[in-house]
Amino acid sequence: MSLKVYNSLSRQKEIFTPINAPYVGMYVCGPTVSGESHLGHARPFITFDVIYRYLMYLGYKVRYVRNITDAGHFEEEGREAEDKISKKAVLEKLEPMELVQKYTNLYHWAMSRFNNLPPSIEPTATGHIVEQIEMIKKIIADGYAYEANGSVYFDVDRYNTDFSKLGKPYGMLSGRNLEDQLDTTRELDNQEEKRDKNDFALWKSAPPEHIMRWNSPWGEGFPGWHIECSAMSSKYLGEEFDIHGGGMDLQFPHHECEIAQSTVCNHKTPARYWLHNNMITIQGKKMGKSYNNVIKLTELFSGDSPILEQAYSPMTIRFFILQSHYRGTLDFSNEALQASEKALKRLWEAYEWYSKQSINEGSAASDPGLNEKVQKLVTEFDEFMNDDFSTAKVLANMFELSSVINSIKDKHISENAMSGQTALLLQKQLKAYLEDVFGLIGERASDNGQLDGILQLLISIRKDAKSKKDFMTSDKIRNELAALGVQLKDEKDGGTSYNFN
RNA sequence: GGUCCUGUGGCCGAGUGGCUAGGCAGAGCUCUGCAAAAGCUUCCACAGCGGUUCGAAUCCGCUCGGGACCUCCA
Repeated sequence: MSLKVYNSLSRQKEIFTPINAPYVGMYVCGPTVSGESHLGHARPFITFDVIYRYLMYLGYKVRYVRNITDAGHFEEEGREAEDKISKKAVLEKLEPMELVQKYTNLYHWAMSRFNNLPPSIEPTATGHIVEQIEMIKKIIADGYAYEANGSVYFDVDRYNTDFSKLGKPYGMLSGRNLEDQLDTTRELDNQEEKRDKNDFALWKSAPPEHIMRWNSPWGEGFPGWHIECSAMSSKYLGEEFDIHGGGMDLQFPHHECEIAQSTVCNHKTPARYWLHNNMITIQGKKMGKSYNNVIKLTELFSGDSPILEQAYSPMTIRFFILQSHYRGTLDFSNEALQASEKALKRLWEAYEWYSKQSINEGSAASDPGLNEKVQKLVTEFDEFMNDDFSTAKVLANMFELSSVINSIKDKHISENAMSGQTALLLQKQLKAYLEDVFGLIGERASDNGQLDGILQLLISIRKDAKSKKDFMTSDKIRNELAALGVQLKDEKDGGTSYNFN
């Protein structure tokens, strides 16, 4: 069974066929590092990380390119005013690259806490000014852009007229007609320079106060937002590559503009499959700066926000996101995240216990019915993922499997119920999926021999007390450890295990 | 105004016309010195009204509600 992905371009699920198997090129729009990432940003990066991981699980050799937008308007809130006052003091001035560095570091930190694999290439817009200028020159030469007062604009109308004839009208990705666009009287910079309201900037002339600026054939300025992705994707993935991903809110105009720019330059639609993740909402509304309802990742991890009842770990958030399908909206609430936290814990404990069991490979199944059920549940992992990455369904199967595992642990089900082969398959696939594909990791305190020794000592003291029916002492140990966040559990086999909360 | 998406039980969420989603929460039972955890059982559902069909949460229409994009936006 082959992988099917929902292609925004065709609005349907299509069989995924790489241009150059086993190689796959994937480009995902990264962050603008002018501020802190919030929960909404986590979704695409986790979603496409899982897609990246799954493609590798399928055996593809993937080049994953995710950019960092570090050019454009760079101002930090609250710092702009000071800047104007202390223009002469270099160190007190707003230094854009300082902001870029700060938020890039923070972003990388968050990505690693989520256990997202680093992309193969993470190019920056400022590192590719030359490529962007070359591309703009080419678009002008072909007659699809014009200069006005040191800025360059893309001629959308001309593009649309010419390329509609080739079946590639402007708006083909987001499914809209130019005529239908809302006729706005919006306050945008230098709007009057444009020949048409739909035209977008390829290069912007920098006003004197704009600090980020580069030389260009059209004077000092900075690149428009859309051109960087076209320049960097074609540089690293070629004129035509396999997958282009990003948030749904980027579909228009960002991706539409990318298509137009690249099509003019390379005469090809840049990507074959366009994948878009949906938004994270909060009380039904999109989480976004303009709605004033964002929860920053640092707040989420620390619990330091009036919206949050507690802190949520990176893995809880990752799991929360995997429990829904990436193309649907996902509603944030404390209740929902708390549910995810508990669910993940239950699943992970079953997984960890089972992964330590030694299995007799040659043993036969004493309960063929159960054996078959387990096999089906495990085999379906691939089927569900092949159906446009249905992570939620895989997790549902895993919960059914963890019930089976827990029953084996509690000896309600014989350990020989399934065959050795099935048991090994289960072990293998749980690991492959939970760790390699879903990218989940155990969050318990790192292995610490001293700590473990101390806890084992307490456990043995408690055991002695229990055997003397000194429940005062045994309960004291258990309760006070619980207050410290260490939970003791008396297991069926007479031993005691511990867990960090 | 245009283009779309969406409405599933207390909450979050899968659902390809016929077969249990799953998780969390609630109730009961088992296990336990007591817990915790786990297991078993159980309660609660497809916005409303029509239509198509032997059969619809799933297709069509209407009504009502929610949301996204058209502007920087993951």
